[in-house]
Parts: sequence; C-alpha cells; structure tokens
Amino acid sequence: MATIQEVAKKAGVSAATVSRVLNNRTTVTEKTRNKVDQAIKELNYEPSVLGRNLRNSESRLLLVLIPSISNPFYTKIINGIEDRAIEQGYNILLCETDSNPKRETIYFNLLKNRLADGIILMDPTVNQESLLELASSHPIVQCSEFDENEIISYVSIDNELAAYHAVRHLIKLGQEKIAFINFNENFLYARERRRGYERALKEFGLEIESNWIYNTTQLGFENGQQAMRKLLNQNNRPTAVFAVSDVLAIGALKEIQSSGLKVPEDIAIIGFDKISFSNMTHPTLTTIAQPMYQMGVLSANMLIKKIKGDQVENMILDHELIIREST
Amino acid sequence: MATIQEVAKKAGVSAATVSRVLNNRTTVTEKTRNKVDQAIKELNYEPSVLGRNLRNSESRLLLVLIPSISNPFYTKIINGIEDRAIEQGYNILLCETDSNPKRETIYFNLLKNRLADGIILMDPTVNQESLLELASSHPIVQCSEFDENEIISYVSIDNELAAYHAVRHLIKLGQEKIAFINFNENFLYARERRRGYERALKEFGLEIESNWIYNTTQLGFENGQQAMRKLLNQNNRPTAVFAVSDVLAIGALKEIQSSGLKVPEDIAIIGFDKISFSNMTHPTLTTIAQPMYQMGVLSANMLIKKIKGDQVENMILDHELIIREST
DNA sequence: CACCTCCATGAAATCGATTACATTTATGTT
DNA sequence: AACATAAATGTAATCGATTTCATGGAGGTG
Repeated sequence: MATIQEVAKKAGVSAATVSRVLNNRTTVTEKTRNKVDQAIKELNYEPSVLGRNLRNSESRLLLVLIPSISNPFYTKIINGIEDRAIEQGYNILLCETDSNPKRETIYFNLLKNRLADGIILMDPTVNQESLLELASSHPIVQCSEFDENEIISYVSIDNELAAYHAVRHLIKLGQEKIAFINFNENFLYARERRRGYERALKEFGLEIESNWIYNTTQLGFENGQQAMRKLLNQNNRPTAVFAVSDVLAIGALKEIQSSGLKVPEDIAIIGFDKISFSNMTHPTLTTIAQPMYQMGVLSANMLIKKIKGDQVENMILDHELIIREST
Repeated sequence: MATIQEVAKKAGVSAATVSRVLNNRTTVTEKTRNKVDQAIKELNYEPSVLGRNLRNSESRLLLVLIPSISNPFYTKIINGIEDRAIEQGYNILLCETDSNPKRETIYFNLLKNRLADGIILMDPTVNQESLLELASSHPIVQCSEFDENEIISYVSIDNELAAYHAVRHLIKLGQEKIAFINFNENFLYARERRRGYERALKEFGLEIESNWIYNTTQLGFENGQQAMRKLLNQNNRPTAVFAVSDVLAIGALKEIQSSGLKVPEDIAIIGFDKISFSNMTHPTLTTIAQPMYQMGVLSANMLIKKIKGDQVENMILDHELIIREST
C-alpha cells in the first residue's frame, strides 16, 4: 500500500497538496491536480481510513447490531438500512451479538474508538448502563426493540396493538381457546405482545389460561414444534394459536400436522412478521406484517441525522393483518 | 473519551508506562501498575483501536463477505467462523456485497487500510483482478466459492460430485425425466453442479434435455416457483427435479402442490444445502447436506493461520445425501 | 517599477497509541 | 562506600492523513 508521502514524492509536491487533491479543495491548480492524479493512479494509492479518522474522527461506517442473523425478520430491515446508508455515502457492518454482553461491549467499543460513526441497535440491550452511557455521547438509534424510558431514539411498531389485533382476529372467527407461543420476555416486543394478547382476551370476556402460554428460549422451528407438542399434550387443548414469530408458528404448524390434525379446521394459527417462508407453507400462514424495509430506511435516516447533529423524533409505524389460509 | 495522555497525567507517569501496563509488559512495578489501573478505571479509559492500529497494523477484526444475508445457507457457516474467531481473540464483521463490485471494493479497501486483518470471501468475486492483487499482499480465504486456478486458499466441497450423487439418487429410484433448477452460473458451484447433473445423466444413458434446465436470477422462493411453473407448462413434463438450493426446491415444491400434483408421487424433488426450513415442509425435503458449520470453523482457522504467516492447504470437505419424504 | 493582494503550495503540528533508546533509580557485590 | 549491573521509567520518533499557518510567486494598480 502506497502512502500519501510516496504519492507526494512521485508527483513532486508535498503531502499537504495531495491531501487537498483528495478532498477536492479548490485551491489546487489544474496542472498540479493532474500530476497528483497521475501519481495516485500509477501507485494504485488508496487513502488509509485509519490515518484519516485519527485526525478527523469520521469513518463513514455504521454498525448494525442484531442478536442473530438466522432470524429472517432482520434481513429486510437490513436491506432498508443498507439502501439508505449507501445512498448517503455510508457503509454498514453487521455485528451478530448473540445477545452476549461481551460481544456487545466489543462492538460498543468500536464506536467509542471512532471506528464507526454510529450504531443501529436491534438487540434488547443486555448492559443497560453501558448503553445509556454510550448513547449520551455517541449517535445510537434503536430499531424494533427500544428502551422504555425513551432516552434513546427509536423506530418501532405498536407491538401491543398488533398482538391485540392478531388475537381479536381469532376471536372474531369464533375461537375461544387461544394459546400463545411467546419468546423470551427479555425482549420488549415479547412483553408488549403478551400484554396485547391478554388485553384482547379480557376485552372479549375470555379467561387467561396460564397453561396455554408458552415461552420459548430460542427462535428456531424446533422451538415452535416443542411448544406445540406441550400444548397438544394437555387435556384441555387450545383450538387456536397465536405465535409471536412466524418461525415459531411454522414449527407449530408442522407439529400439528405431524400429529394428524388439520389446520385451520382443528387448530387455527396466526404468526407474526410475514417472513417470506410464511407464504410457502401449506396452508399459507396468516400473520401480522411489519413494515420492515421501511423501518430500516427510517432507522438509517435517523442515525445519519443524529451523526450530523440534527434533532430527531421517535417513530411508531403501522402494522397490517395478513389473512391467509391458516385461520 | 479519555486518551492515554490523560491517564498518564492522572497517574503521574508517562504515556509509555501506561501503554506498558495496557499491554502487560513485565517491566512495571506493582505499585505503578496499581496507580495506572486506578487512573484507567476513574477515567473510564478504553484504548483507541485507531491509534493502536496505525502503529501496529493489527486490529483483530475479520471481515466476512457474503452476497446476501437472506440466504440461510450462510448462517451456519458464519456461526462456525464466529465461534472459532472469538476463541482466537478475533471479532468478525459481516459485509453484505449484493454481488456488487463497488461494495466489494469498499470492503477490500477496509482490509488494505488495515481496518481489518483478513477476509473470508463467500462471493464469486466480481472483480477478479483486484481480488488477486489484494490476495497477493493480504490474508484472504475463500469459502464455498473459489478461484479455479487455485491462487487463493479455500475451503469447499466437491460440488460436481455432490450434484452427481443427488441425480444418481433420483435415477436409482427409477426417474428418467429429471429437470434441473440452477442458479446464476457466475457462481462456481452452479457451474460445477451442472457438470455433475450432466455427468450423471450421461453415465446412465439419459438424454440431456435443454428445456429441463432452468437458471434463476435470484435465490428466493418465488424464483423456485417461477422456474417450476415454466417446467410444468411444457408438453413433455419432467417427473423429478433437482434444485441447486433448498430455497429454490421449496419454491418448486409449493408450485407443484398449488397445481394439484403430489410430491413425490407425481414429481420427486431433491434440494441442496439442508437448510433448517427443509425439514419443515410437507413432505420434508430430500437434500444434500454440506458441513456448513465445519466449513466456517475451518475457514476461520485457515485465515488466522495466514494472518500469522503460516502456510495453509486447501480443503475439500465431504457432503452427505439426506433422504427424506420428497423422493 | 514599486508595492499590494491573492492564490498556490509547503512546513510542521496534530490525532492516540507503541516502542527503541536514553536515563534514572534500585539492588547487589566486594 | 564505591562501583557494576539490572530494573523501571521517561523521551521522542513513528504510523498516515489533515489542517493551520507561513511563504513565495504571479498578477494588478498607480
């Protein structure tokens, strides 16, 4: 890798002039500019982000923290973030945290160290304290998950209302025995959706049956299968299931079919997220759609604004009930 | 963010001594070390990766370049890479290239600029020339995809043989009209698997029917559906399908069922990759399993060795035929 | 032609850390 | 006590780029 010094030497100018050419400063003669451009080409020179940042503290890199890349829910959000970021001259780096505080800290430090200009966080933070400290001095935006005391800017949906709509849909179809497959309640969305589930039941005068609520520890298909197996083994079986994620819903669907029951005739299912696979199952899955791509775009927008020092406002986007064959 | 100078001042020592404490040099008194540690804690100091790298050219960061995060094939590989990298004190950053040369260049430059110590590449490189140049001076390992003239180290499987096994499996079940849904042949694996498909047909005396070979432009479920629709609309319909990816196979499966046909009775299907979804379909999907996690682990191993200057050898891993309900 | 202004360019400081080398301090030996 | 030696610490150069300030030269004006 050539350095700015070598380019300067080759072009017969000083490093300062090369830097001016690189940054399109106006005060460079056409002639000098050409000499420098020539030298840059010949040496195949690329400026070092390291040297540049050290001086300027700007890297034009954004970090996107997600708990797990295997969850298809995040892919569209990330597409939205990427499209917008690239449009604005930023690049993104994906960081999988596995919801592990140590990994999270490492990525937080990359921001502190100015290796990145900002973070979009989709993890329910494990270390609340260090997050708040970081957010007080660095640009951070939360997407989907957020801090309930609203210190950090966020883009999300109304999870409680969305869950309420999902369950109301089942109730209006005549369902009265509705189970709920939820995920780890460390996630804000899990807590909120549970509230929505309970609110709908109460509002329509249905009992909340704790045996019908099952929290999985992970978000794999197998976890949905396991949950459903537990529900099917009960004496008083539910006749409908609301799963907090399509992945869990699809696992549940598979389990129901394996046990010889029919969906939606014997048991109706509704999922959440509208992942692309939810349209490939047989029957296709009724679900709640989040505007994932848009959430990504808006998060990126918000973060870039913050980096530039502008004020931003939190956003709650609309969801949509997608009725398909499973209910 | 505190700097090393401020810590030094607070502790009443020089920056050099602080640096020695940070890097566990032996030549520091217990007493001084304590003073420094104390100062570090009080100021909440974290060393800047920027300053450090500029001097040392070491960041302990690895870049992983993938074409698209939405392809579940990559998730397990990435898990393998991550586990091994973390074990060795490295962190990884995921870069989605979208197979876009510009994006690729940006990430290549991060390596040139020493923001990262090495790259694991899973994209069929768009800009061959710049890749080879980069590889001549920086640690790069290719995983799954690789350069056929073997200049760059790689970890992969024998795609031709795997495809041959898949098709042979169908033939042995009595199938004679076998279609092939392939992906963009920019990908080496697509070219190799096609060769395997053709070799199997020839070997068992079956004609290669060009109407039965369909190349998709993307790797979504919809693309599998489209391809299958085309195949079903022909006068001389195939009775079996080999899809180069489970995602395409699942799309094809859905399309067959929508048209009222039965799998495997009317049309048998075999996929490739053994993604977790492939066990959730009805019927479950016969497929070829790649040792994805292990590929990740070995790639990470190989890259770290390269970074340390060790010699490495290319690796071809074994695949496995997973027979399930769809054949 | 003398003087002033303005523009292009260079010299040197700077960012935050590491490290070779120099210097000081402590320890041991006779 | 005097000296040799080893250990601890400080000084200053360094990495690669940017930027402030200084400088030299071109061009304009009276």
